[in-house]
Amino acid sequence: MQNDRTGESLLFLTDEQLRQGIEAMFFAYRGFTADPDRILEKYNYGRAHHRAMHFINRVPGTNVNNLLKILGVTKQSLNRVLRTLIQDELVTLKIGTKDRRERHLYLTDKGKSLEKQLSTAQSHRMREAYRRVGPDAVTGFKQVLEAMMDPKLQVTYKKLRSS
Amino acid sequence: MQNDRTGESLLFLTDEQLRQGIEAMFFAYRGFTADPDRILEKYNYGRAHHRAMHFINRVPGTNVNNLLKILGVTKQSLNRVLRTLIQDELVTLKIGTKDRRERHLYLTDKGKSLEKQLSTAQSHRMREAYRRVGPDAVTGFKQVLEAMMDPKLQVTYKKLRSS
DNA sequence: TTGGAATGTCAACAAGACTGACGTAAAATA
DNA sequence: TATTTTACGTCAGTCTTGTTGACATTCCAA
Repeated sequence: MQNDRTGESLLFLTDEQLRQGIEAMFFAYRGFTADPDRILEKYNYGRAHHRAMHFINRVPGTNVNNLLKILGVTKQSLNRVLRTLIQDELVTLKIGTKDRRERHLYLTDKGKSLEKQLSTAQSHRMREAYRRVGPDAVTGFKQVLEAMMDPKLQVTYKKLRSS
Repeated sequence: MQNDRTGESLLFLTDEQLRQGIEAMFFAYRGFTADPDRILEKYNYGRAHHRAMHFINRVPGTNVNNLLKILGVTKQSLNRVLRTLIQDELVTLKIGTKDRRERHLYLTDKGKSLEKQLSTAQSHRMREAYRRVGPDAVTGFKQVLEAMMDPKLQVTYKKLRSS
């Protein structure tokens, strides 16, 4: 019987450890969204708007299909959000030159400004957390998160990293 | 000008690093909820039911107010969920003996069984992630998450740990 | 005995997700 | 050239989960 495969304790794999991880994810995600949520409320937007803006900013000129894959929602759901963002002049569409069926999405200056506000707020909390725990903990944090992703999303995540 | 406070690089605090952390949280949370969601769908329950069952299981006999604090929703919202769980005989109420206004919540055997199913599915993914990255990464993972929580939730989280 | 706390419940509403169906334009292909 | 597929938009309807506000009940404690 081998309880200790490589000489290291496997105590970190107990049910209690796993339950703690689950609860940590739950409570931390609340903190993670709290600051942007407060800003979004002032403008009558929601998390869905934030997510769309984040990734349009991250991948300027993305088409709708690609954004759908990243966000993991239906086109009807995304369309509702995009419609308001375009109406409010935070996002612009450009029809593709190569394939004119495609709509390429960009943030306007106004959109960039709000996105900056949101990401600053969200980053601030994460920066503080990072600073408190140090670089090694941050490395571990990202490794676990990456390992928890669905394989397809892991690919998406890595593509974003290297772009 | 001091870019290197304690001799360690502060490269882990760049905007790019923070953005990666934000996206990792977003994608990982999808994976985190994916497995339970699939099970819940079969029973026509949602994430709200899962969360309630998780913490009732975790703190058997909790009263409604305490559960509200943990979950961070309104009593009306929680009540809707509790009503269906009680109707379906997954949860039982016991009126407090000391303070008879209070309702103490417990999972029934049926409730425990479903909760077990859900937590097993969710733990399985986390266990795999933990196993792949090793104990040091797991420590870092939890440290960052804990540092990202709102102070009050951090207290709640710690209380659950030590109970 | 009265005030306030804990709880439940009704109603109305909104965000944000979903499915299904349909339409249009453009590209790809047979 | 004709047909099919792709990309996108939109209308309609539904569901879950959250919200506020109002009101009733029970009952502890001052």
